[in-house]
Amino acid sequence: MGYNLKEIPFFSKMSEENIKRLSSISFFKKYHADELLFYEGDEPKYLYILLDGVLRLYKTSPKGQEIYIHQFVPTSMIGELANFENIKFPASAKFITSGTILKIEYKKLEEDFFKNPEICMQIIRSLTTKVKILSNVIHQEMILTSEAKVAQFINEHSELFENIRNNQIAAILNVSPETLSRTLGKLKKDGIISIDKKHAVTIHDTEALKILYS
Amino acid sequence: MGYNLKEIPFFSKMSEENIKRLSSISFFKKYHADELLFYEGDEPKYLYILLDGVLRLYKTSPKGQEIYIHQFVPTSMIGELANFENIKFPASAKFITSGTILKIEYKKLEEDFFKNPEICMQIIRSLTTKVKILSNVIHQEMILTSEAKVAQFINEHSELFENIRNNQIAAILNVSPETLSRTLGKLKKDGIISIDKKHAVTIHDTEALKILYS
DNA sequence: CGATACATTGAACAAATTCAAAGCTGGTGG
DNA sequence: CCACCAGCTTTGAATTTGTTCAATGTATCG
Repeated sequence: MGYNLKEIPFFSKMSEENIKRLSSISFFKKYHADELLFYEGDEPKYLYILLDGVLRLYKTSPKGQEIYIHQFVPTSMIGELANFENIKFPASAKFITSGTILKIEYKKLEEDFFKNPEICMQIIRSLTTKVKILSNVIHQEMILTSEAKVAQFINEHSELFENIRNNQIAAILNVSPETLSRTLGKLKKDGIISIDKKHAVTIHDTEALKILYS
Repeated sequence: MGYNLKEIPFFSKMSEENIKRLSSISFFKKYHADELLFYEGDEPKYLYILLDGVLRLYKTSPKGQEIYIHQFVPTSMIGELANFENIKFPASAKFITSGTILKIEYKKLEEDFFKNPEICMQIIRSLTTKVKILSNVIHQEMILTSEAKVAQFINEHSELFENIRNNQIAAILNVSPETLSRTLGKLKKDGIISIDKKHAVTIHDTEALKILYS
């Protein structure tokens, strides 16, 4: 498969013996773009380590629209909460690109490894990251207006405009393409940004953008 | 003060020696109702253990309104994220009732106790709880409509109506009192619930309520 | 009992989505 | 190479969901 447990940052400090045990309760699996890793409401069975690819976490509204939560990049631990608490997954996850996952049988991991302080620290780190992610989602969705979200996104990820369409940016920001279009229009009209033929953004007034979201 | 570190569930299994060390880097403090424990944007210094009272976590919108996140009851660990990541508090916390907090100097805790598996497990448990809380907040605020929020609240906390005013329930649900009033009115009209003189709710049709939020 | 806070109701307002139509664009096959 | 067309983007209008405002009615607690 080309992957080795020793090379995974989470387990790099692990003893040979533990690596062997870990390899006996886990396996690698490849996924292609658009493939689902798990669906909101699924029962958890594996702890996932994302080794390659981009994985999008999202919820589905009653009307069927995807609500973007986060995109994970390697190396990330995924699914601790649902496994830990033995609750159904509160969100869905699908691959945006092709990718690779290490699937670890959670029950056995729990039996064998939870006394291992190194593993505990990794789990703490991963949980901390999640709390931060969710805390940010709450801030963005409950505190910021659409304009504020767009302004923040431009300041923090302006380079992405060259690579992805407004379409996808709107999905990431959880606003409609129309709202994004109108907001970008307004920012251009106000001389705060401009967008060239290649869809690259130039920021003329970083401070003005910052004011919009702080 | 009437409090003893040994009696705090988080530390009940700790050795005498560690308890002594812990007591040297921590102290108890009483708070009265409405007092702030920390404010959004504050730099963290202490890890907090809520021993008594009800503590409300909330964010403040640009327009100055409080957005309810959660209410903690004893015994809860509070502030791990901000301390761990050394970031400013992403929300504010104030006491709803009077209460007591154990304040632990975080830096020293980190030095001394992070190798202690028992402490690690407590931190993991606390972080897991937080992820669940935030995950629920996201579900409630981004997925559910006002009606759905009210329906869920009634099914899960109908007993609270006898004790607190619609006013406060609206604040907990992050809806305006007017919206709550109108929604309750609708549910009464539809014969799903009724509310008596004592402000106690009777549910006539649990299933109808459930459908509204699932 | 009376003042003050809380609840209810209707109307106006706000923010963003949805719908619809028209204008662009950029990747593909000829 | 370029013409085409499906999929974006843009724009305006209508709609939706809930808040805010205002007025009136009703509890509640010294």
